[in-house]
Order: sequence, then structure tokens, then C-alpha cells
Amino acid sequence: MLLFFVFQQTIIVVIVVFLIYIANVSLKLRQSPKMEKKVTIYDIAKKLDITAATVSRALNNSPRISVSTKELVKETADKMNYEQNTVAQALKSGKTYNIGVIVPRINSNFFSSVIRGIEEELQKSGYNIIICQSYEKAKVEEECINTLLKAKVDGILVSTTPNSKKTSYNSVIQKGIPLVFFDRRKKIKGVSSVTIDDFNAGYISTIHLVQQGFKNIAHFRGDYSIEIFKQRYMGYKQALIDSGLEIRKDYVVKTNSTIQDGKNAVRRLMNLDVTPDAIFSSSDFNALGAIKELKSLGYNVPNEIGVVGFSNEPFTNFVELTISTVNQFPIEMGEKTAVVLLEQINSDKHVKPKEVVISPKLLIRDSSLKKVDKNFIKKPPFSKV
Amino acid sequence: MLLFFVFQQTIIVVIVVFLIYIANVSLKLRQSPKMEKKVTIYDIAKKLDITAATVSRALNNSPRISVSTKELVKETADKMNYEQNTVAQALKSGKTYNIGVIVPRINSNFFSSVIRGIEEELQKSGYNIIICQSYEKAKVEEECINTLLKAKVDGILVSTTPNSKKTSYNSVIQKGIPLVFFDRRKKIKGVSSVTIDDFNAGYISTIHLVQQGFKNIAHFRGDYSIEIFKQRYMGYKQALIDSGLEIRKDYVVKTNSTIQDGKNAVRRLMNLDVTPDAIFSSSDFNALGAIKELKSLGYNVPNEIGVVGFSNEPFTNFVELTISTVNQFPIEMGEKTAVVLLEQINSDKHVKPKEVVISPKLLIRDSSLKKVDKNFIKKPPFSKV
DNA sequence: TAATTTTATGCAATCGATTACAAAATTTTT
DNA sequence: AAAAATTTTGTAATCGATTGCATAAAATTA
Repeated sequence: MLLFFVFQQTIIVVIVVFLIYIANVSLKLRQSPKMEKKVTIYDIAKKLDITAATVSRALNNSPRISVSTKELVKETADKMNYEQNTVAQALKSGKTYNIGVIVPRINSNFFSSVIRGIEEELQKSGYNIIICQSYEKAKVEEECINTLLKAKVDGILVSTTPNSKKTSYNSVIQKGIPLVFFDRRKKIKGVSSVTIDDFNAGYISTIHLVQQGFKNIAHFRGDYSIEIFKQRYMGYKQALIDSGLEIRKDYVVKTNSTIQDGKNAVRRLMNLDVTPDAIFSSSDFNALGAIKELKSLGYNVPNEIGVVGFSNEPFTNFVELTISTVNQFPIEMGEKTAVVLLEQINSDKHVKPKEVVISPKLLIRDSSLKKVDKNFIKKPPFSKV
Repeated sequence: MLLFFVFQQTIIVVIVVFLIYIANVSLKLRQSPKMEKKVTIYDIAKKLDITAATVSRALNNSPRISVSTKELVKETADKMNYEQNTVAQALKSGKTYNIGVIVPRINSNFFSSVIRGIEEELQKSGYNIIICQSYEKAKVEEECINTLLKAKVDGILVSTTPNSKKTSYNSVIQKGIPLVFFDRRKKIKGVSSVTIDDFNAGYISTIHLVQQGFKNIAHFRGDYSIEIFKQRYMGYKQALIDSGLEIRKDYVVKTNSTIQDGKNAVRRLMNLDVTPDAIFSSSDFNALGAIKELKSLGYNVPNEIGVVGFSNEPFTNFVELTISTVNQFPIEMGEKTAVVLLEQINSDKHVKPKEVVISPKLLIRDSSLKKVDKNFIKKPPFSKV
């Protein structure tokens, strides 16, 4: 009986041990394979029998730590595979080293190039970027802002969406988070921006069409709630005035930046009593749609109708009939935007808001260059690409 | 004398007070305009004369808090404009709710569409994504990995770059951070992936060319260090075998995904003794370059030479001669990748690695459809778009 | 050698939220 | 009405790194 009891005990113990073993194995499996446990400055401190404070100072190269301990600490940290916990640092310092970027979408060459410029500049200073797409919707843009604020970014770069309200950015400004607009800016007091000279871009594009001999020049415009589209239109208008050409309201068509909208706009224009003989479009996609539709309607581009687009999307240079367009120097724009932001982040005192303006460049290609005039065109200030 | 002393004292005091005033003003300016100070759960606790613990529990809807205090706390939090500090939460919980995404570049329709799918799926669960571009360079990809690890992301999604080593991902795996490959995968034991059936894509594309009557079919391949390019090639090869066609080594040309590389490859092929009469390209950009070059060499596409591209980049459908290509369903791919990742994040126990495979779809367009054969083509399993 | 300065390190609070465990307040049971 | 069970709230430690202040150790000066 006693023997039996002992046996029973043993069995229980064995089972328990087995269960513990199983638990361990499954724990290992769950964290498989060979999950490392995190090393903290406390672990290093314990190993060297010093304080975490000393370790922290040593790793940060504080002049208050002797050279010998610094070396020792750094070596040990390396050996132990120590990595700073940026989250803890962020909590202590209030800086996450993350920058939010809000764009309508990333799958256009223009925006992805701007982002590239931003990225290259910011990473030099150790910042990461969090990209948020608004898909051209004001409401989604507001969600983006909230998301980025929640993520505690150290700054926000925005290219706005139509109809977004200035007040959307109040929360950002009130929190004192640096904010810079690029390309599609909002005019908000005290907020910096980096743009191109859209008025000038509109002006030189239109003048180019005038010089080509076109007299009835139409314009595809984007939403006026976005500054750049208003400016391009103003430049277009001024060019017509300066050239002594008539300004016709029905020649200005509002479009979204899609191929289809370009087609639709052309259909509308070509039903007018006096049809236009040239188009200055605020969008390469519109321009492409327009050219396709014009061809299918039997018009000859550029000899009957000239077209200039905007943004220098890559396809403008590899379609059958290359499309004249405006280079906005997107990478440079991104770099400059990042620089303006960094200045704002790094300055203790309140920096004056900056309005950086980049000069656009008209790229004259087939779609606006009448074959007969090819040799008579003036060179500067335009360039053939 | 005493009087003077008193005066002097007073003046000093006044100056000091003034200096303090100046300091305050400049401080305000610096934080202008009307910077809000952060509200914490301690502020709420103090105001209601309860503990921070209670506030925290109330805000998190703990069942251990009475309904009345919950309401009170939530109301007060609203009134005080309280916002949770995600950094503090991240430190405590070890979760940042950030997911890293590494892609070669974002300015291709394919990758930006995948990202869109990922984003839509992840945001439902409250995750943000941090995008990192490797620009097709293995070294940059490693930097991306380090950056994301430093940022303490909760998971990483990757579409790899040529020549990146499997060991690059060791640090991710060892840390137990969920990792999922999409499209351009690496075969690593225990790591999930979401891809299309590239073998099949290569097979049906080639078979389609065969059915069109082409007999000397060349292939543009990407870097074999990337699984998908190997698979597409294998599919191409198998199709030739099954069709009883000869396999010629010099018909397989390695290219990068650029227009120029497509042109170069065509020049090379057209210098062979037996020139090919069709091309199955692993890249739409190559296909476009090839078509341009073929035209300039005087060949008729598709009647003399048929071309099929890959990825359904938008331009393939709006160039003069529309390009046949393969739809990879990028948005769906993104969604599925996100789902696989979330499963991995949310499961306590070790989940089995998944290999999700999406069926590609051949889109037959002008560049591979001989005009004369138009009416004789078999419908399924292909579709005309 | 004693006093002073300089240099190096430790102590403890802090950033803001979460959560075992303990204790108080309330309700239910006997 | 006292005891037991339940609900509600509080105490204090924790996540990991940083930093003002204090103290100990070493170097310099008197």
C-alpha cells in the first residue's frame, strides 16, 4: 500500500515534469526559431557591475565618462548584441524620428519622385517617413492626419487633396508639429511651402502654343480649391491677354487627372461653334486622353491641334506621338521640402515660414510642335527634349 | 545712500521681472500659436480625484470599473482633449502597430497597387505601414531591414531585390518578428509568402504565342536570384517542350525592367542567324522598348513578331499598339499578404507557414494578336481585354 | 599632509500607460 | 446584524532610456 502510494507519487511527478517539458517545448516552438531575448542597458550594467546610467552615458559618448569605461561598455554592448530601444527613447525624448507624408496617391511618377527626394534628404538625419495616401478625398486626408498624429510623428509633409479645409490642419498646428506643404499647398499663415511657379508654367506653355501659331487655345484645369490649378489657369489667361487673344469661358474645362476626363473634355470642346486649335492641359493624363480622342475624331495632332500636358510623366515621352509637358523637378522638390522641414524641427526659436518656389521647365515635344515650323522656332527660354 | 541702494534693488528687481517676462513671451512665441500642453491620464485622475489606474481602466472599458465612473472619465477625457500616447503604450505593450513594407520602388503600378491592398487590409486592424524602397539594390534592402527593426515594427512585408541574401532576414526571424514575402519571394523555411503562379503565367503566355502561329519564341528574363523570374522562364520552357518547339539558349536574354533594356535585347536578338518571331517578356517596360525598337527596325508587330509583356502596367493599354500582358491582381495580392501577416501576429501558437498562390490572367491585346487570325482564336482559358 | 578642484560614477525621478495584487466599499447571504 | 461574497478602486511595479543632482574617487594645489 505504501509502495503503491510511492509509485503514485512518482507517476504524478513524472507527469508534471513531462507537462513542464511539453510547455517548454511549445513555448520554444512558439518563439521559434531561437528567439533572442532583448538586451537592455540594465543587462549590460549588471554584467559590468555598474549602473544603467553609466551605460547610457557611455553609449551616448558623454564626456563625463572615462575613456576606459566607454570602451568597455561599447565592447560589451556589441558582444551582447545590444540594440537601443527607440520606443523608450521616443517616450523619454518626445521624438519618434518619424515624419508623415500625405499625398493623393503614390502611383504617379510625380509623387513617387517627390517622395524619393524627401526620403533621401531625411534619412541623412536619421528620420523615417510614413506615407499616407488620401486618394484625392478630403475625408481620407483628415484620417491620414489623425493617423499620423496618433503615431506621434515629428513633422508632416502634405500635398493636399481637393476640397480639404484649412481647418483640417488646425490640430497639427496647435500641437506645434512642423508642417510643410509641397506642390499642392494651402495658404495658411505661418506655414511653409515648396512649390513650382505654376503661374509661370501656365504662361510659358500657353505662349509656346501662341508662338506655334495657335489662336484658339483651350485649357483643362483642375479643382480651383487647389492653388496650383488656379495659378496655372491665371498664367494661361495672362498669356492670352499679352498675346491679344480672346478669352473664352467655354474653352476652360474642369477635369480630374484621368485619361477618360481628357477624352470627355475634347468631345465637349469639339462640339462648340468655334472649336479650339490647341489645348494647354493641367494634367498629362488628360493630355493623353485628349490626343487619343482627337485622333479618333480624325484630327491631326499637332498640325491641326496642339497639345501641352503637365508633370512630365514618363509615358509622355514614349507614346507614339511624344507629348509636350512641364517638368516640375519632383526629386528636387522633395529634397527642398525636407530641408525646410528639418530647419523647422531643428530651430529652437520660431522660424519664419518659407515659401520656396522652383522654376518649372517647358519640354517641347511632338504634340505641340508643328512640323512645318520646326526650324523656325526660337530656342530660349524653351528647350527641346 | 540708503535710498539709492533701495532704488538700485528695485531696479534690479524690475529688470529681473522684465527679463522673466521677455523669456516667457519668447517661449510663447517659440511654441506659437497657442500650443496645447499634452493631457495625460494623470491630469484626468487629478481633476476627478481618482487614480491614473482607474482612468486607464475606464478608458479601456475594463469590466472592473463601474459604469458611472467610466462615463465620467470618458466625458472628462473628451472635455480635456485627451489623446492616448501611443509611444507609451508601445513601450508598455511592446507593440507599435507599425508594419514595414519593403519594395524595389513605389512608382510602378504593380507595387503601388499591392501597397494599396496591404494598406486597406491593415488599417482595419489599426496598423500603419512604413514604406521602404530598396531601389533594386541588395545593400539598400539590408538598410531597410535595419531601419524597420530599429523602428520596432510589428511585422515586415517584403518583395525582394536581386542578389539579396537569405541571411539578410535572419535578424528579423531571430527576433521573432512576423515576416511575409509577396511576389518576389525568397524560399526560407518557415516563412510565408503570397505570389502568383508564375510558372503558369509563363506557360499560358507562351502557349498563346504558339497558338498564334509563332514558332521562334524568345524570352526576356529577370534575375534568376528572384524566384518569379525563374518560374516564368520554366513555364516558357515547358510550353515550348509541350509544343514540340526547339529550345534555343540564345533566345533567352537577361534584362532589367527598363525600356532601354528591351531595346537592347531586341537589337541582339535580331542579329542572330535565325531571328525570333515572338517575344515573351517578363516585364512590360522591356516589352514596350522591344516594340519601339522593332518598329524602328521596320518589323511589323504583331504580324511579323508577336510580343507579350508582364504586369499589366497601365501604359500597356494606352499606347498606340496595345500590349498583351499578364494581370497579377496586385490589390488582391496586397490584401492577402496583409491577411497572412495578421494571422501570424494574432496567433499565440506557432502558425504553419502559408504559401498563397494567386492565379494570373493573360490579357490578350494587339501586340500578340495577328490580325488575320483574329476570328480563329480560341476563347477560354484566355480573355480578350 | 590637508584642502581644494576635477573627474567619474551612482541615485532616483521622469516620460505615459498598463496591470498584478491589495484594500476598501458595496451587496448578498445566513 | 454579522459574515461572506462581490464589486470597485488604489498601490506600486513595469516597459527602457535619459538626466539633474549628489557623492565618491582621483588629481591638483597649497
